Order: sequence, then C-alpha cells, then structure tokens
Amino acid sequence: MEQQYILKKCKSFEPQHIFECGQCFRWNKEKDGSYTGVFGNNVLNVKKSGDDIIFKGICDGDIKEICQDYFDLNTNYEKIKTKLANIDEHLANSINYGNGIRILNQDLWETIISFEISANNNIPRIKGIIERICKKYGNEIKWDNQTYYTFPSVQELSKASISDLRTLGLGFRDKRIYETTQMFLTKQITLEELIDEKDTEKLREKLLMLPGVGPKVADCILLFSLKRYEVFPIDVWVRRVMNELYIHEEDEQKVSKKELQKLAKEKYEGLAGLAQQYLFYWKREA
DNA sequence: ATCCAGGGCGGGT
DNA sequence: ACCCGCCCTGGA
Repeated sequence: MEQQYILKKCKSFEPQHIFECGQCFRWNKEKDGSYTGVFGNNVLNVKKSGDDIIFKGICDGDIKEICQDYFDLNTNYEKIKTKLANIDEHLANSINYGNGIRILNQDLWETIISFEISANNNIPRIKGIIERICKKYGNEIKWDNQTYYTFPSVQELSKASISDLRTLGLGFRDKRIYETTQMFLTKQITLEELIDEKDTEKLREKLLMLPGVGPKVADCILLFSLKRYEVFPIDVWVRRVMNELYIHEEDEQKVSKKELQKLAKEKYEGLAGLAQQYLFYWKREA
C-alpha cells in the first residue's frame, strides 16, 4: 500500500544533488524532475516542492522512519557545510554548488557489490549492470503500474554462476562478485561483523580482504554505507580537482594518492568524505 | 578506429 | 613501497 511523507522546510535536501553526486546507482530522474529508486524492500519517489520534500511509495515499514534513516535526516548538514565552507574558498564554492547533498545510509551488501562493479567502469554501464542483476536475482515490487526489482540478498545472488554474471555484462568483474558472494554465503566474513567493527582501520582491512575491493572501493563502502565521514575516496575526478585547486602539477597522474590523502586529512580533518562529495559533484557537473 | 570510464590484481623492480 | 600492463564492455 502506498505511503506518503512530507518533510517540511528542509534546507539541505536537493534530490538532484543527492542522487547524482556519485554515491548511488539505482535512482532515476522522472519527467517531472523527481527521482524514483529502490532500496531495501522499498520503492520511493522523491519530489521537491518549494522548501518541502515529498516522499511517496511502497515501504517495508513506516515511511517516515525509513526516510529519516536512509536520507540521514538526523544529521545537521547546515552545521557541516558552515564548518567546511570556512576552510577555504574552493570548498565554499563547491558547497554553494551542491548545497543539497546528503550522504545516504545505504545497505552494506548492495554497496559492496555495486562499488566492486564500479571498478574501471562508467556510470551508465554500472547502472545497467546493477539493474540486470536486480531483475534476474531480486524480487519484484509493483507500484504505480510499473515493476521494480530489489537488490538480491547474498543467498539470492549466490544462485548466479560466474558465467551467468558474465552474461549480464560484468566483464572481468564476474569472478570478483562471485567470490565475494561465496565468502559471505559461507560466513567466511559476515555483514554483521563489518557493521559491528568500530575501529575504522580494522574495518578497512576486513573490506580489503574481499576480492574486487581495493583502496578506492573500500573507501566508498566506508563512506556510503558505514558512515565514516572522515575517509576520502580518490578517483580520477577527485585527483583532478585536488590537483587543480591545491597542487598545480602539470601531469595530474603524477600526484600520488598518498599525497592527496595527507592533504585531505590536513585540510578537511574528520569531514574529508563530505568535502570529497561536494568537490566531486562540483567538478563533474560544472 | 582507438581510447577511456569513479580500479584491482599480479608480477615485476 | 612503488610501478606497470592487463582486464570486459560499449559509447564517443
């Protein structure tokens, strides 16, 4: 049954910024500018109307509670943005540009697999691959005369062989996804132990044990699902923007990740991940 | 046509 | 520790 929730006068909430800042792959823009997506067993449409946000859809529980958790509504982004904007002019500009960004609280399993798929790949293709996986191995949810598919659980995805995955277009990532799924299926590693691990460095080490998870993917999982706002995922865009703003090296490829990590930690401290999102979105879109 | 896209892996120094 | 070539795929 359809539910609706209206969030009144929310300053830091812009659907386009949230869904197109690179953190998620399953939200699509509708003709009216709203976004529709699937997360958990929920299908939701998010529409901005003045200062209000209208959430509408099929929810596995109370829509208000689900949205408060998923959209990180208990975090004060005004405060975060003020702090970051005071660091320097570059950050102030990028925050002005992506002022409605929020870090979603995404499902760990889905985030692990999604970012393994993102390796040396592009966003349209990543989205296509994930949709095909969901359609084949997830569960159907019908809403508003359309059919949506949930992201498959460990058990559900374990039905896929390596060649099944290859058929869906995963390319060389097929084996990585298969083996990661097997590790969780056989409880060689569990989602619970990752969620319960408080020490971020130990947590990163555990994530790096998964095939297909290197430093960049691990940082994305830490930031986009495990709420580690201090980690700083470095991809080509972040390297580009950091070099342009602070380093001015002719060949940006020569700037080492180590140097960038150090710079981010010095400048942004515990909010490096948030800073990354504003800079990334600004550089990609503007 | 060749290159590249939100890297990881394995095999070199 | 760094460095490098390779890896599927499809769109420009």
